[in-house]
Amino acid sequence: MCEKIEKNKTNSDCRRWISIEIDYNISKEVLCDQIADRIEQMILSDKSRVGQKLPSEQALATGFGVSRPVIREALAVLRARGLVEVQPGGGSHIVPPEPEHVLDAVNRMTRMLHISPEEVYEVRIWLEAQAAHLAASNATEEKLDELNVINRRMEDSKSDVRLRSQIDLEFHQKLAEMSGNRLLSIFVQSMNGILQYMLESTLRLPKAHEDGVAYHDRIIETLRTGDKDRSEAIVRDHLMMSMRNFEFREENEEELDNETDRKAYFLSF
Amino acid sequence: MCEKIEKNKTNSDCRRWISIEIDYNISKEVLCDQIADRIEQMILSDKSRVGQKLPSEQALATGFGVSRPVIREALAVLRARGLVEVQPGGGSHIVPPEPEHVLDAVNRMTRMLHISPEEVYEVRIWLEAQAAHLAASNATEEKLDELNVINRRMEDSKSDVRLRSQIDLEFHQKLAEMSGNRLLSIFVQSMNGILQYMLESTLRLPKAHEDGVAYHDRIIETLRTGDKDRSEAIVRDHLMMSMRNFEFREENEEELDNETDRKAYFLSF
DNA sequence: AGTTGCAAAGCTGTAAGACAAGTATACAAT
DNA sequence: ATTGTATACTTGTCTTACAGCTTTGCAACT
Repeated sequence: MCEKIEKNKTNSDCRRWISIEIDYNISKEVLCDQIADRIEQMILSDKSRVGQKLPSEQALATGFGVSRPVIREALAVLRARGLVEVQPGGGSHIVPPEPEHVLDAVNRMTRMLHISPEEVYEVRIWLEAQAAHLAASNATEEKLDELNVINRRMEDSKSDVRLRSQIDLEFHQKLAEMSGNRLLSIFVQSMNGILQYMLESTLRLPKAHEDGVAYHDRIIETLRTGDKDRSEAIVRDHLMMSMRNFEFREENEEELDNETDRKAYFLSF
Repeated sequence: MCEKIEKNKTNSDCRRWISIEIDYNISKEVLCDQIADRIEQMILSDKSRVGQKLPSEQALATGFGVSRPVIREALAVLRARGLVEVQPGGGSHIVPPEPEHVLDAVNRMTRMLHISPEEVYEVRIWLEAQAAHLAASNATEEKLDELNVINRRMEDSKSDVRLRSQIDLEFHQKLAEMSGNRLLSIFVQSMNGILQYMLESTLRLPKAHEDGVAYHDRIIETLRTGDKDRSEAIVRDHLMMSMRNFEFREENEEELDNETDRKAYFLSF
């Protein structure tokens, strides 16, 4: 049984009469992951631009010296990472980065760890408060007008609940972008997306809507003064109040995936 | 040329004499993505637990009514999403969520968008300030002792620069965990990971080390008092000073990927 | 000349078969 | 009860094949 040695570990006790340290790290990963990593490095190292076309699967296969299925798996990985897009018959192209992929990764994490909406809201509040703090510095009249336009649209959309909350998100997203920090903006977008998913069926109270519009106006007003701390504080207040308007339910996704289960009944795991 | 219609878009101008809205969304995705999504839903819907084994590729293929390569691509996608792990000859298993996958997604985003270390640092500062604010509330003596132990280890590691900054990260990570917010903790971890990558070759000044240890002591002390605002403020100060100790270089990854390029010279894209 | 139409080539999506290497399991021998 | 082995199973990879889609190029036509 000494033949079977745990890879990436030193075989200390077994076969001590021959003390050869063998480096088993050669090609530890499967081929498709190695190739995916190589292509990713190439894409991320700024040597290849968005929109550029990759060689065909056959060309990649012969180039890397592997079979086409391996290349296809590598492309599937790269697609999952949001780096390339494959169109049937047309080839693979490098695509611009989509914040949605960060959202997806965080969303998976929150669902696997059973992170509560409160926890997500907590992070959101701080992120948007920071965004407001930064936005107070570089808020132009033009940007403030855009915020105002969004809020007026929200004011007018009393009837459609779905549209209303969508415009609400739009307002907060615009505010995040005004921070000038793209990473922060992506995080805010992710938090909002996850919360939207979590609180899908939990609707706001009607009164919360009017409060929201009023709060937004006060936010715009405060941003216009350029007072960072007050801008931060008022956004924090707004979101904390908004959070309280949700009645968080614990039994979240009980009956959501029934259809999926029925389709895949054969999966006995 | 009106035959070519952008999918998922309204073909308004072209062919206006026939105004038919066709839903091209029928089976828009390729099979492997559909299957990957179905399995992911099953994993995320809390019906299957970590460690559980998936059916063999052959069983999945016959179950879904597709060929084995399709299943393999679906598994490659799920592996890329960090949901399953495949061991040769052993089958596929559901794995616990790793924060590293969020880090990877954010890292890709920052590199594609050329987000600067300053921007990342800006977000980090706020996130850790929030963590300190929250940690001040639920800081137990035990946790504070753990922080102290880490800081003493950092104090003793003056010689090894790499070890020192690693312990530094450990301190901040522990602090983030003390916030009680797992999502926040993951974000802090991601920010630190990305910065570690970005500032890999940029070493701190020697004086920064002593300042760091002293600051950490003050952080522990302030947390012990339970004063949220002061804890938040001091962490913010600490990190802002820490940020200034880095001399951000713009020509980041110029000569890093030369080897990769040479290996893949045949890629003419 | 410019445009239209068509055919061929190229590419991706999917299927099926095959084999090597590794793992798990059952069974036999000690 | 433990150990060793043989068998079945599973994954990694390769090969071949074909259907459907896209691009390209050429030819015919206005």
